[in-house]
Amino acid sequence: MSETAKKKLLTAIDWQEAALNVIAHNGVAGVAVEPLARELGVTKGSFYWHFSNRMDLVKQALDRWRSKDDKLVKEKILPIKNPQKRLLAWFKLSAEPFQTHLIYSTLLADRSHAIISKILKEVTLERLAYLQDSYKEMGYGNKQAKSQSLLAYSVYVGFLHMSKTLYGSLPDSHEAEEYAQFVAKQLIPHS
Amino acid sequence: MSETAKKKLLTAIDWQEAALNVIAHNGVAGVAVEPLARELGVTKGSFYWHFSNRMDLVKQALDRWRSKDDKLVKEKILPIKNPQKRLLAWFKLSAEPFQTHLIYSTLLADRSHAIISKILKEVTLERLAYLQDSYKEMGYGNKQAKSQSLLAYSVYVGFLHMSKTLYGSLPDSHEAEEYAQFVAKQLIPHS
DNA sequence: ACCTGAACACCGTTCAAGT
DNA sequence: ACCTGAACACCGTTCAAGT
Repeated sequence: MSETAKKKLLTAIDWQEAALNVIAHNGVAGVAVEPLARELGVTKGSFYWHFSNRMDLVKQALDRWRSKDDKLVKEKILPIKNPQKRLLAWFKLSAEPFQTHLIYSTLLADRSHAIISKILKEVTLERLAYLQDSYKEMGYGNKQAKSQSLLAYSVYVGFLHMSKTLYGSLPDSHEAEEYAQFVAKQLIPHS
Repeated sequence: MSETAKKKLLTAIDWQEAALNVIAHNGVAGVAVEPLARELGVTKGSFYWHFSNRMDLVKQALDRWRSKDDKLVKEKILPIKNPQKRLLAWFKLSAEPFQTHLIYSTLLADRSHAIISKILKEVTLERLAYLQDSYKEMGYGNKQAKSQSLLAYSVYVGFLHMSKTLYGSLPDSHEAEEYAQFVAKQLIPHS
């Protein structure tokens, strides 16, 4: 009994969109067949006419998200001729609070419970604090040290995420050393 | 019936360590009371003598992880006097394949199923490709364009992650604009 | 073509009872 | 002090039967 008609039968897309809303706000872990069925006004048995199982729905929903996201970039970013301007436009777009970023963002961290969010926040703040201190000691002002430490920590987070995402594991010690040297050149003056 | 004694009673720490192992390899979503109890050779009823519920175990396990991680930084990083060297040491440490980074890494993305990992990987590769193209068009060589695009994408991932972690939401359009300008100055030459 | 309703498995949680 | 065993709730999945 939601906003749309109450007699209409459901399509796979109706389930996908409902799932995307849940994912955007509560992550993939929040997608549950029985509650979704209740919300859509059907029994959970009918779910299995449209999908073979729960992860099948998640997959189709995320595929839908992906093609929408691709379309956005293809229309708004890639047509920009000048590469500097194109990159800048991408950073701007990526910072906008669109649903597509909300969804990606829930894939980027386990926030399945407030306890986890709390720990993530506390750990992040602690680490930012000592990074910021280091930049201050190098002569940066308060505000600049804060921006720099956020940037440095972003690189760290992105590095961990991409190691696992692209290679399935963290790099070995040798690669770690090379990586650290590269990053240092970009983010630590006179090093 | 695992490696240690089979007659010994369990402590909360035994459960926490078992949970940390699961988290390091399968994420928080993988922590399940009944399978853990089986692994430790007790019934799930006994779990509730040590913990009030499943999330209580997760919390205690992550608290334990946190204090171990703190100790590592306090002993190995903070004593370094020179701030440039201290930052470099931090980047090196953070790239090493220690359990502490494995755990943090599982908190940094939802990989509760291979389907999700696959999508994360594909999306990441696509996006890296067009970032890399932009840097190439600006005159970077193949290898350098790749490093730069990885760095830029890391910043993006870190930005999304930290917006949610620190503020609970993505920034509004005005802040997004300011952020993009700051990042551009760092990551896009002549912009 | 799409949905219901009943069934079963598995995990989270409770609790009285055991040692 | 720590554990067992039985019970119940809730969600995932199956399937015969309905419209």
